[in-house]
Amino acid sequence: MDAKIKPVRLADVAKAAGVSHGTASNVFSRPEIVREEVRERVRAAAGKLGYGGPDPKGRLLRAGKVNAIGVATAEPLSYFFDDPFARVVMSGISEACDRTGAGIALVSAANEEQLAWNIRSALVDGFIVFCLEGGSRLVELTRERGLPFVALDFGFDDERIAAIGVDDVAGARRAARHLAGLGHRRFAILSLEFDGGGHGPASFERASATVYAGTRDRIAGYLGAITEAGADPASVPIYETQNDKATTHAGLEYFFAAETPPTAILAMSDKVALYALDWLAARGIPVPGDVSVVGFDGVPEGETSEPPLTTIAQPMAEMGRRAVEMILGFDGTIRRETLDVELIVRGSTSAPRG
Amino acid sequence: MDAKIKPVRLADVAKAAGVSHGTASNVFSRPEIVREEVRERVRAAAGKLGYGGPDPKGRLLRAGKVNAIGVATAEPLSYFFDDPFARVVMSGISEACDRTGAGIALVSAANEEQLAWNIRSALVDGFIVFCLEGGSRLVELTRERGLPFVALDFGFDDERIAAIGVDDVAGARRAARHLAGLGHRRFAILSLEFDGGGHGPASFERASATVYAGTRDRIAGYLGAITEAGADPASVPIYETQNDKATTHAGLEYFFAAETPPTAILAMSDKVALYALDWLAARGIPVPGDVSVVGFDGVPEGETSEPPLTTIAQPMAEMGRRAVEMILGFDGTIRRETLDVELIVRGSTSAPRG
DNA sequence: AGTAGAATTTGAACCGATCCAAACCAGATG
DNA sequence: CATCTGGTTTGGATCGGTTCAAATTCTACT
Repeated sequence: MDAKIKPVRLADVAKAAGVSHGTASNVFSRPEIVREEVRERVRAAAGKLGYGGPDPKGRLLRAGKVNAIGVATAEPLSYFFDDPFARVVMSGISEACDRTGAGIALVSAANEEQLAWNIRSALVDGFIVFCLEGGSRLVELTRERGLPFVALDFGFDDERIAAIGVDDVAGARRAARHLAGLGHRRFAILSLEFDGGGHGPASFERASATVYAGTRDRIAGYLGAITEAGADPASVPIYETQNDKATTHAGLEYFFAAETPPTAILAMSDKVALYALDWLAARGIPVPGDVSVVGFDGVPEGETSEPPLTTIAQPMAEMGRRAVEMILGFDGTIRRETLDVELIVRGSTSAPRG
Repeated sequence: MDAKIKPVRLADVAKAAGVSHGTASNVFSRPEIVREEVRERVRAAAGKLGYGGPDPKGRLLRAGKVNAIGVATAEPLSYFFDDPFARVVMSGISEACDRTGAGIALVSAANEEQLAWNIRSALVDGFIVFCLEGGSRLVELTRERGLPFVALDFGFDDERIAAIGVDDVAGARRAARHLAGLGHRRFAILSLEFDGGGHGPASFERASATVYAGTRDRIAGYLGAITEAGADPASVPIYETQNDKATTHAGLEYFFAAETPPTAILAMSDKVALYALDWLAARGIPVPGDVSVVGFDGVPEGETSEPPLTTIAQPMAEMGRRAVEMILGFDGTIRRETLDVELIVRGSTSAPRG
């Protein structure tokens, strides 16, 4: 009963049963074409040798298809289970995979080198890439692999990259218009990263020169609507966060240290918006009484926050579903799908005081 | 630029570069042993042909190791992202995988047949099996595969199956003792499934004859402590739920239709406990004023529920981590690890009124 | 120049299956 | 008895790489 090496191959079973490996193979993959007597003999031999069926490693090479799609990110693997946005998208991906019988392979790594190796050696038929922030390297690696792949969220303008996302400009504009419509004129923007790694207050010029397309477009949308409303876009404070608690709180410290703090906060993700809500609550600043907050994404946590978060909802699950369909039904043409966002008004926004 | 067939193999590159495939292979896997001039030549040829590096499908066969661990469940794939218990365990698994550079392959399927196929053809080095309810078939399939595997949660008594779980008897006992210690004497149990597919009120005898080891042990623990406290275990109403909202609510309807409804509810999962909290709130029954509720698992949602949930916390992330270590460090011996649970007292329990 | 020793390169074997054309075999038909 | 037919079985080719012993080419030194 000790741990032995036990390389039982199909060929061993065939020999033991006294048939050719071709026949042995058929017993497992197309049993109906093998004469019953022989079939049983082979099965018996397999049983005796402890053969657990054809090793997929072998089949794979011949079949070509792995029947699994890879989902890649530059974040740690736990991102898929911890991040609310990722989770909802993954739900959509799961659903589509379940429907088609495909498996999901999660690909990530602690460091850049490992990531490269993992992407290169992942056994998948295609990739869905979460290229939220700083995904350029990731997209590069994935494309090198030569398999069909789709980027979620338009991190890039590159038309040669298939992608599924939303119209960030329109979404952001809708958020800002909602606030402007309520009467707000003093805005502040909690931005996502401009180009990777940075954080801190940003000038109007710096913000306008953002590299990441998603961030850039949202800023453009916000400022566009603000201009429409007659406010001066150049006077809107912008703070670059890293989509985490620390930098979000730092951003709020920055905003509220000003003489005339904002009455309306435009957060580029619900995560940031929720951290903002925490900070405001801790400071005793009433929301939406003194300050209105609107997020971006539409994660479930926004429904139950205190107050519930007004936000621009992306069809996250739908994005996941479409991505899978795009990979599985890849026909050689790269497409970029833009889905609609929706303004969901909840309790975190109202007319400004006075 | 149209979609062409493009099977560029290493051999093609080798030929184009005028070297043997052995050398071509080395250029990619051990570049340092190839003379620079040759290396560049091969790389150039690869570039020209659009070769994206060695196909892992080929390497795999020789290498043997896939460098990924499979996580299997009989639920739909979205279970991994939606279920709070699963998510925390997956976080632990992710962490351990990140540390060792392994990938994660999620395996599941809509129907039994697909599941069997998927388990049999998953490209993994080992399996972690979520065999919560009705996992016997799943465990059977997995074992047939002949790879190392670990069951999470002792769904079975079978000593030949490696498993990681908690002492359900002790955990349940601790929950019931906590309530008894507060003075409760009228208990009710919201149970998980007894043997698969069933739900509804259950007699003492039926409940004691539960097939699923986890459920059985928790019932034993609850009733043991209840007996200790001097209450009659045979008079404790037990309702078998399917760990979902509908059956949980049905169970509560059942309990509260009785002349003397319980003052203490023992829920076998936090999920059920949280559904119970919802139901009680909707009925205007104060918790913990009129009724105390204690859950089992320790999911994050229990911290923020209204009221926060008293529960028996399992070290979920730790279970995930250990499972990965067990697979990766498999030495041929099967082990069953029992981890400690912890009673976390929060706001959903207090002394009974009067 | 001659040669041992190091550095490279080659080519065949192998990994574990599936696939398929050809061979085989038994019974039916002419 | 030869031929045809349909169901089975066989064995070689193939999938796309890695590996390693042997062959070849370089280097350095006497």
